[in-house]
Amino acid sequence: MGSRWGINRTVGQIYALIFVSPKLLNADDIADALEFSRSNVSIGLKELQGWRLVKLKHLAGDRREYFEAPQDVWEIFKSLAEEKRRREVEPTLSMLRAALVETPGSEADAHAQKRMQQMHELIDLSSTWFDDVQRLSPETIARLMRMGSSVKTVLDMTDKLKVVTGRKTKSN
Amino acid sequence: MGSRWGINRTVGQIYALIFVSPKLLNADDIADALEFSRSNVSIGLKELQGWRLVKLKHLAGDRREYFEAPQDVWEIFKSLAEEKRRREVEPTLSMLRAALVETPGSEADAHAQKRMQQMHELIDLSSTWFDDVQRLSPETIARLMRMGSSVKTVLDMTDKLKVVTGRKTKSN
DNA sequence: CGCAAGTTTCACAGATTATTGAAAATACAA
DNA sequence: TTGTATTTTCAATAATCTGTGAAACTTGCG
Repeated sequence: MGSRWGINRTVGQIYALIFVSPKLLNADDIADALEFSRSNVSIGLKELQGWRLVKLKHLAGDRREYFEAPQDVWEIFKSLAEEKRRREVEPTLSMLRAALVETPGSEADAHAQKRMQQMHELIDLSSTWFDDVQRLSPETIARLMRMGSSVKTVLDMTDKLKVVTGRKTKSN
Repeated sequence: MGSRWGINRTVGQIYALIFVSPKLLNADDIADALEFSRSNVSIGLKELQGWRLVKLKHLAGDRREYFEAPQDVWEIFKSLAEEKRRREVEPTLSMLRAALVETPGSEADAHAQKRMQQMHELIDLSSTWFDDVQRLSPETIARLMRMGSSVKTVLDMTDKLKVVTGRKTKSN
């Protein structure tokens, strides 16, 4: 599963193990359980820390490092999304922006810029939106999601209210 | 950029070219422009068709196959998301479900199931939600996105209305 | 300080994946 | 049908990515 999230198979297995394990694990536990070399586990754990998917804990009277996954799955989802944004989305946006400030040398260039502009808008809007939504409480998000496409009804309703009270909507 | 979307570099380059190109392209144009072998281009185009990211067109009086990208970037985003769901998300959910019907053989197994259950819920909710939202018009989606975290205010507002009118909310 | 438990780095071997050219298949027009 | 333009397949090769063990490094303790 993880292989499509920029995380390789080994790292995915390590994470899965930590995720389902009822207790804290140290690197040797993991190497043992999955029959990976100790160094492989070390690299994998480093990477998971880079993605902020595991938390490092120290146990009293034990020098080894123990790992656990956040208890809240939303937390996990957010970390993943945030890191993905930082590592992939932002660089993509920067590249697009760089291409957009160039002076087009031809009709074809101008067209390419128009297309890249559209793509930039879409990605930028999505990522800003995600950022915003992330700040809502898990309950609000869950509620929003369970509403599904009926949000539209709510939006329409509020529009009518705004018309009645004479307020102008920010979004149109 | 595409390398993290389950699409390899070559395929990404081919797509980018088609995406920015002002005119329809045939396989030879692409092989020429990117200096890939003709067969490599053929494989790449096949894959892009599999993702429904390119449209095949025939030009009158020309036997060759021409390709173009959908004009609407939302369209592109949707195809990508839909295919990703079909190929990766659904199989993941099935595996999780399969693991959840097993009878746990130990405390640890029971705990693992609890964790997998949480993960299943999250993924299932997200993907159902995405499905729903996808059916909204691009304008509604864009509007929703531009609202960002202020949707919460709208939700709260409608809650109040429902309390006043005595209706029960589906979401709580 | 020196030792030992623990962690990380790194060059290499092995595995996987991508790319190619040539040959085969397909589609169409005469 | 045959001939030709085009696309696809396939087996070999090239490039890339992964995993390992040994050695180097760090850290905390006596």
